[in-house]
Amino acid sequence: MSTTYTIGQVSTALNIPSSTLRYYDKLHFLPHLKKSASGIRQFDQADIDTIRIIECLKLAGLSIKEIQQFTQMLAEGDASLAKRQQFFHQIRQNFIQKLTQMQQTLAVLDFKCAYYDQAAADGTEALVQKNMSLSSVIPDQPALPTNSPV
Amino acid sequence: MSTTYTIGQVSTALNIPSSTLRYYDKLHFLPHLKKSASGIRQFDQADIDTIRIIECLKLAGLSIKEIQQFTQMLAEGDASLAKRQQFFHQIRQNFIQKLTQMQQTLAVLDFKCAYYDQAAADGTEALVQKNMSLSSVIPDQPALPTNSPV
DNA sequence: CCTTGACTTAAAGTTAACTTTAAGGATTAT
DNA sequence: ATAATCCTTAAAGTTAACTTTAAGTCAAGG
Repeated sequence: MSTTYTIGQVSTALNIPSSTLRYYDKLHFLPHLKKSASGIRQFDQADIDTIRIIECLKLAGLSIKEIQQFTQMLAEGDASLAKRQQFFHQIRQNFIQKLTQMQQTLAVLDFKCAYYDQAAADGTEALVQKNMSLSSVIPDQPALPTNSPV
Repeated sequence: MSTTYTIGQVSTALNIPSSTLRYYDKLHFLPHLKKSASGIRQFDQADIDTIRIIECLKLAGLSIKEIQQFTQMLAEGDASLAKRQQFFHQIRQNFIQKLTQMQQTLAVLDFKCAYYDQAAADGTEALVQKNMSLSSVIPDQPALPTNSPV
């Protein structure tokens, strides 16, 4: 019989509202979660670990439905090991793509910081507009039609 | 008189729905956007550049309201240069924090991939549960009360 | 004994960021 | 010239992920 915790304790410890934990339970995010005779949820360490992985999956950009796919696999036990392996490799691939895109975004922010550092020093945007080009940082936009349409 | 583009051309070129471009206009994201006598929007290169920066700010996690703050500064011209400088430095700081957190998340995903690679090879999760610990990758959880509350 | 506070449920409400609809005017293709 | 395709507006609808509300149970403290 391992130690268990009430929803309030878990809420405080992980800094997640109780309402959210109940919502997760309703979505079957915690397939092993037990309840007392009077209906009180009893979280054990495995449940808490699952919640922490769910937080991680959310940070990785997964939707509720995608997380449900995962927790359903959890409920299937060892039979779903290969599926879970594939699942995480896929998530990781997508996540690395997202990280790469964010590096690009950081480059733009770096550029804009340098741009406004110079503009503020100049007291005007006019000079810097001539001399600093965003296209040095991001790929040029897809071609627009060259005719004036209006 | 520089070349201008219709909303449809911009929509196609930047792969943003026309409805979204109109929505942005309604929110005053494009302070310099002109309209023809008959009310047709005429996007010029500066407007397009602004849209691309807005896309970047969205990727950086800014809300519509925060983007509105920025476009309002744009409308103020050189008078807002110092504000815009601060704005971008702040955005950049927050963004770097987010990137750092994502590196952490990647570490968890790496762990989970290795975990399930081994589990799938073993054919069971039992072994790997004993031998691989997530806490090697993420800081231990904040302490939970040690008494069993139920 | 009765109040306080944590817990329960189902269901309605919230927020952000679009997206669609309805009703109609202007431009382009055949 | 006339149908198709763009454009306009204001307003209502959508979706995700919670969050709040209403109504009620239950155990412990003064």
